[in-house]
Amino acid sequence: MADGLQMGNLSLNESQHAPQGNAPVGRAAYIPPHLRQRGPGPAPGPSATADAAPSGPGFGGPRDGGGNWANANAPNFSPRGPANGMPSWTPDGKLRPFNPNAYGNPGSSYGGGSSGGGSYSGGGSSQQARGSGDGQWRDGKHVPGPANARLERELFGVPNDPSKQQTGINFSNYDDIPVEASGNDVPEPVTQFTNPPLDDHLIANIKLASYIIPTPVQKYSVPIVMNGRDLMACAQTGSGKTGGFLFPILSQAFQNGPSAAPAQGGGGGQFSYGRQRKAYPTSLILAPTRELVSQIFEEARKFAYRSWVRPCVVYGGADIGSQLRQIERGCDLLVATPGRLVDLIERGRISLANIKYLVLDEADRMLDMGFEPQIRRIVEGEDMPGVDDRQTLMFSATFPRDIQMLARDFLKDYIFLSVGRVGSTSENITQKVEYVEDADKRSVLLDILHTHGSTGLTLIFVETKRMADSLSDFLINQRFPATAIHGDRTQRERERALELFRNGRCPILVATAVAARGLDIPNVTHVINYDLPTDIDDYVHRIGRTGRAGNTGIATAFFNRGNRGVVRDLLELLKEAHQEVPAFLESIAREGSGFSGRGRGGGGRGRGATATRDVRRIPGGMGGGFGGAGGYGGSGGAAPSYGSGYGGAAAPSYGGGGGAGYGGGGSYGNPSGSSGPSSWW
DNA sequence: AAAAAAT
Repeated sequence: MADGLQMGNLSLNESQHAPQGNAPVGRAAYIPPHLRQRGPGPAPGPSATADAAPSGPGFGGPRDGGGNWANANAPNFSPRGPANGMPSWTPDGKLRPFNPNAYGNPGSSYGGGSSGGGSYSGGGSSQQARGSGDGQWRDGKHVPGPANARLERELFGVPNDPSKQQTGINFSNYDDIPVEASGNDVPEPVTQFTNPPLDDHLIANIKLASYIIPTPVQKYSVPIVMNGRDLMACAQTGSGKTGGFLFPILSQAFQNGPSAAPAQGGGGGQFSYGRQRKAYPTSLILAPTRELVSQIFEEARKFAYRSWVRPCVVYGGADIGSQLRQIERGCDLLVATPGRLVDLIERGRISLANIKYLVLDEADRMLDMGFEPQIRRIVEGEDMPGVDDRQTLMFSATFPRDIQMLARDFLKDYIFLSVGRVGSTSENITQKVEYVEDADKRSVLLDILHTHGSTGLTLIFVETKRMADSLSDFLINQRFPATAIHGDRTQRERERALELFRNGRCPILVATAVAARGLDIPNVTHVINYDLPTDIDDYVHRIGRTGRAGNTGIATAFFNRGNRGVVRDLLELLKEAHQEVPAFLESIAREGSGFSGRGRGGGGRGRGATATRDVRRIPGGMGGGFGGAGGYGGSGGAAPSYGSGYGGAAAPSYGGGGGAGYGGGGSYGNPSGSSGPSSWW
């Protein structure tokens, strides 16, 4: 049994010296978790300097030299930074109204924890409130920090506050989601958040977050991780996978305490307080985008509330200085985008030598975005413990070839979990598909907008930035209160557009894919896919902007022959969700055309459509090699344009090698592949 | 085609 990888009962090294002596006055010193309960003596913590955090709006202002933690975790996404007193654009794409207590100001969770009514005064009591973990590990026991009503409200919201409610997850919909686990000795799924196996403190935090029942991913992942196993999970965003890895990891961390001093960290091998200021996180979570790492971090803050575990987040585009200071003050669980993490490693500020848990979230997206070199460097090229000395969890919506290779390299004897799609089964959303030629789209849209009236917000998705502009201009000319959001608009414009949309002054928002994911806007009653996406998963994400948190919504799609690439997936989805299926869809699907758009094979399921197989079971292959680039179907332009192995069920096994593996079951209808779907869009 | 990612 691979069991030795939990945060083992590593005995604390009581002889560790407290950092105080070496800490330069007024500078942050890294304080290892097991020493954090100590009084800071000369106050190495932020309390030494943090201070004078202004009581008014000030987080966007110039940084004072001290330990004011303003902004540490709430980086400005606007290049210029929000003006004081203005709402700000948060990393996860939300518009956060200005709230003087939200960020680094005193008393907030990020606050250096000293002045201004914060309950953490400097001096003797060494409490430092950051992240959310302000508990301690003392004498081999977890000593949770004091309750903090304000922080609780910030993290969990006020009870019955709809804006914080269950983040749009309708739990009743989870019951139908199929989960399939395979591998050696799959542990029995749990059915509840109970002790055992989960830690009481974690359960308390889960309760605070109003999570009642584990989602299907969590039911499986909790025992899998807690049994020390590696995991490869195919699950979509929104399936509860963040909890799926955070719960077991934090639970074990709470029970087992921090690791001993870093095994062989750089430099002296031990903490070099004050001088080296290097952090040795025990858990590392990698995710592709800022918005994702921020979301994960926010979840981590919730579940680490009052615990000894300090969550941190780092990503590009934000001030690195504040991230450095944040890390210095304790970093047990690090959520990061790959590029920034590599940067910090290069700067010698983070060591991975102590990693016990490695999570790769949205692995397929990370590869799509070209992160493979950084990821490999982080996992294989630095001081990260080897595959046998850590526990590794990979999450990916799909399981194409390159992900299989990562799994082979990063995981050991893993359990493969395949989780059905959430959302497609949501009956809160009524999905309509209308046949509309491109030339008719505008007038049909006007019809809809006229009849649909002014109730709620309407989100219109288009495929290009230009279209977003022209369509919103058109609507405005037609006297509709519309605005647009896309990647060519400045952050400020995007922020503005979103604000106008949210507050209902512009209840019509024309958007590109920028708004498809990660945006949580209440009261969207209608999503119109003016242009259908080519990827059915994008469709699912888009319509998921409505019908959230138990509300109902309508999703209308304009379909014409230009969209036949998604017709099969769309058809399948509609049926799956028990929606009305218009006849033209069936017939266009039957028209077939040798090229189905996704090269899915007979019984196979396409990319995002649930069952991605545990390829280890698929026999065959010429053993060994991956076939290299040439083995990729060898089909000229075709393969690259697909990214990777959409083979669905035909997913080539590791050894599949050559071209046969790749399109094997795919219905390219064009085995030569030379022409491929190059004119796909 | 759009989006995102270290500087």
